[in-house]
Amino acid sequence: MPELPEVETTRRGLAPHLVGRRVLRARVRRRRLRRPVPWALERRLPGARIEALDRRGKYLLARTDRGTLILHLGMSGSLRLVPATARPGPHDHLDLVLDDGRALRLRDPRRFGLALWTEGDPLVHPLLASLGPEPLDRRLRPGDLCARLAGRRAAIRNVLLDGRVVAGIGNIYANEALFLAGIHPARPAGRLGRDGCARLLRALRRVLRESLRAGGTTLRDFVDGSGEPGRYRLRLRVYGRAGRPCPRCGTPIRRILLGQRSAFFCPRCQR
DNA sequence: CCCGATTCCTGTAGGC
DNA sequence: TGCCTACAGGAATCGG
Repeated sequence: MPELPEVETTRRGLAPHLVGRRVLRARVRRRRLRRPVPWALERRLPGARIEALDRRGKYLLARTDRGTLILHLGMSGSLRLVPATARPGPHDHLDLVLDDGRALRLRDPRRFGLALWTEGDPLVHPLLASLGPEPLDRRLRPGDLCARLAGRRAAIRNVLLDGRVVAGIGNIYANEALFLAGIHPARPAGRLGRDGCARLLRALRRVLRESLRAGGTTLRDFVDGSGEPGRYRLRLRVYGRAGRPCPRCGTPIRRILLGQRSAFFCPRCQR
């Protein structure tokens, strides 16, 4: 699933190839993604020069001299550079044909992804404006995380999935970080204590960095800009491992449902 | 504001 | 072998 490490892996792989390129044409094959792909995107992108590829949470921002293309990979999306003549598959919904004979291609079988266009500051776009801090930002202090969790009674695993609290965390890294921090996924978010917040922030940063180093996690669909899957799946400690031994103490990993979504944890190591 | 349930979508796994 | 169902999940939205 494209969470922060997968989106950042995509960004790092693509940026050197995209920045400085001009878009010759935008081809939308399927308009109905999570939201309709706006017509302005096809009208305004041709002729635009890509100046930067940024990331905010799980969003990619292709900044051009005319406006910004906002992309989100949903749960099955991937972005690749392909020869402009390469035949598209059934789930290749969007191509940006570039001036170097290649095309940036968005593939998204489940169509939870997004391609939007804005000519203002993308960071104030309604989808991005309320995003919480970047977990890898050094300016984020344990006390800041604590303050954001204060008073919240929902399960910490659920609260970590809320991008307004911290940006970019999905189910895989929420579970992995809680394991490393020794925190039970159902613990009320506001009851972690200062020490718990600090351990959680440290654990989040550790799993995100580990995954980044491995090129992200591929469960099924994710590939980076050159088509390579991520290698972090092999290193997952609890996610998707119900019944298998805890890597620390050997107790079988448990799976529970927390708000209709699986949570994985070690009943002995996580309290 | 906070929280939980629901919704979108399709490929895959598992049961029979 | 083939059909059917359950499940996976990001995040907006809605109702309480």
